[in-house]
Amino acid sequence: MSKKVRVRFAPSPTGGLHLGGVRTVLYNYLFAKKHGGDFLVRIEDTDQSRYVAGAEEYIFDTLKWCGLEPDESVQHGGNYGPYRQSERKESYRQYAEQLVKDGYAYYAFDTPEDLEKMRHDFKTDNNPSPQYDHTIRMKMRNSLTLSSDETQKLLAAGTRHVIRIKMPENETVSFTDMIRGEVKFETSLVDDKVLLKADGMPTYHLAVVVDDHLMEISHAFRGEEWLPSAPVHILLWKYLFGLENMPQWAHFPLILGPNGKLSKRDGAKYGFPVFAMNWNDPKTGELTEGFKEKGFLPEAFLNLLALLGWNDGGEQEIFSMEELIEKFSMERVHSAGAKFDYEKAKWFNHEWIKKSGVGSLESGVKTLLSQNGVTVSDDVLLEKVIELVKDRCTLLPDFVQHSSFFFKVPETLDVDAVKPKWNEDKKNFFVVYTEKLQTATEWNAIELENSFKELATEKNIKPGELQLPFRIMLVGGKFGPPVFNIAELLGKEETVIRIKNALLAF
RNA sequence: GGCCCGUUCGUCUAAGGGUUAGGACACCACCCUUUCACGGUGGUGAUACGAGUUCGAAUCUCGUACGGGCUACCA
Repeated sequence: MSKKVRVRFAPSPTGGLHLGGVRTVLYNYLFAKKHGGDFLVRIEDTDQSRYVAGAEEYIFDTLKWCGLEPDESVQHGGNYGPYRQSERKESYRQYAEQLVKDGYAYYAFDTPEDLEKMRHDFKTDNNPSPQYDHTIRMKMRNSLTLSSDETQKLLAAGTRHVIRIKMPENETVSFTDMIRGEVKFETSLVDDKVLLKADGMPTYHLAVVVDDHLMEISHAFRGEEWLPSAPVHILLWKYLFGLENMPQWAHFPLILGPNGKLSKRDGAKYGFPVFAMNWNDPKTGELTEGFKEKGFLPEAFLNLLALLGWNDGGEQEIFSMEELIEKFSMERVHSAGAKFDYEKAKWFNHEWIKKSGVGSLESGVKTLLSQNGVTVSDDVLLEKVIELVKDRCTLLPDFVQHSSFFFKVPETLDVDAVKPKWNEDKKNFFVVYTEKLQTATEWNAIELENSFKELATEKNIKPGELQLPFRIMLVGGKFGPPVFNIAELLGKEETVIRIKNALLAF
């Protein structure tokens, strides 16, 4: 048997991809790349009633933005297709039938109403949600309670039915989770999960086992919410393909919101994104904001996700993708859930913006500026501006505030910030300063500052009291990089014009 | 209710029997800067509780409490 590392991300295309989903992709990807293996994406679309237009496309767009490209998928091809479970429909039934034949599963003819009635009838205070398990399966309509003749007749008549796994009554199923160690379950406490639905589609339980086998998956990673159904999957592996061929499992801790499992509602309520990219629900028309549109760099997004549940044991927090691949190990993934901290997420982004080269920021900033009505005609200037202001930008849109005025005359001047302390002396200072500027031969921040301070001393005014007015003149408000740097990049002509115009307004 | 997983500063975490329990985010103070940041220095702040094992426990065991997940012909 091939020992090649092969891992998969198996999303259900029902909506936007949230934080936890992307982290699952990331850990899969890191593990695969670290071990020279394959990372594939398999679309789990066996529930046709939950089909959402565009969701599959969205998933791949998200992976592309993150730079987590699969080796095999619907879009990338591969030798283990189809990579969409709905297209593999025909392959599942035989396995379910085989299980029935071997006595590990059975046909069940109960209608949805029957099931509802069962849940109602058996509901007690001590058992608020009765399960279809060994204690009640003999009270239902299935091939265990029906004679074989009756069963055959029903099947021949095309009666709607499902196939359920017959959980053993007194077995302990255990497996070793790469993160949690040994996990045990008593089979008598697990219900008879449906394996094959009435429409002929497999449930997740059957599909995940069959496809992991067919696709030769070596390690199966998923979120902790799957842990309770693990015994079903272990048993299916045992019955169908042999425990010795089963992939190694790891269940990732959940990413929690302020109130437990993170939901997109939390994002709306607490003001931070939950999805990787904007998701526009075609059914409700509701738009859910994504990290991308909020102004996160993919490198930062991945970095913060990687650290949410994993660390390399040292004190490093900023990791490039290459470093993550090199240092990642499943053993160092935490077993406890992690509460998402948006403040820290922003810190990661800020660090990445500071760390990023001007070149990698340029097109994004340019787009953002143009979206805000600022046209950049001088790319060289833009590059200088980005270099100058990036340290004060936490999210990409911050660039708009900190750099628009380099390309566009401020629409309004914060006159109120100046007026209270404005006087004729100061006005006179700027009139003279303007004259000096016009004859200046050296145009750079240091020279500008020197002559500014010289003149201030001459006029007996504290330079500090003149800097804020100067800033308002050039920028319009109390923000932006050091004022003399601004003047330098603005150039002589523009600087002089802005001072003169402002003098009229003050 | 049952089952499963978990529990170190507010948050993310380090410390795999012996440390003044370390770092980061956030917060506070000071410095730098008379825009705001960046940066620098310092500070507040945690082993849920109770037993046990041990010379010695945040670390191992058990119990309790608390938190989370699952409990669909959804994934």
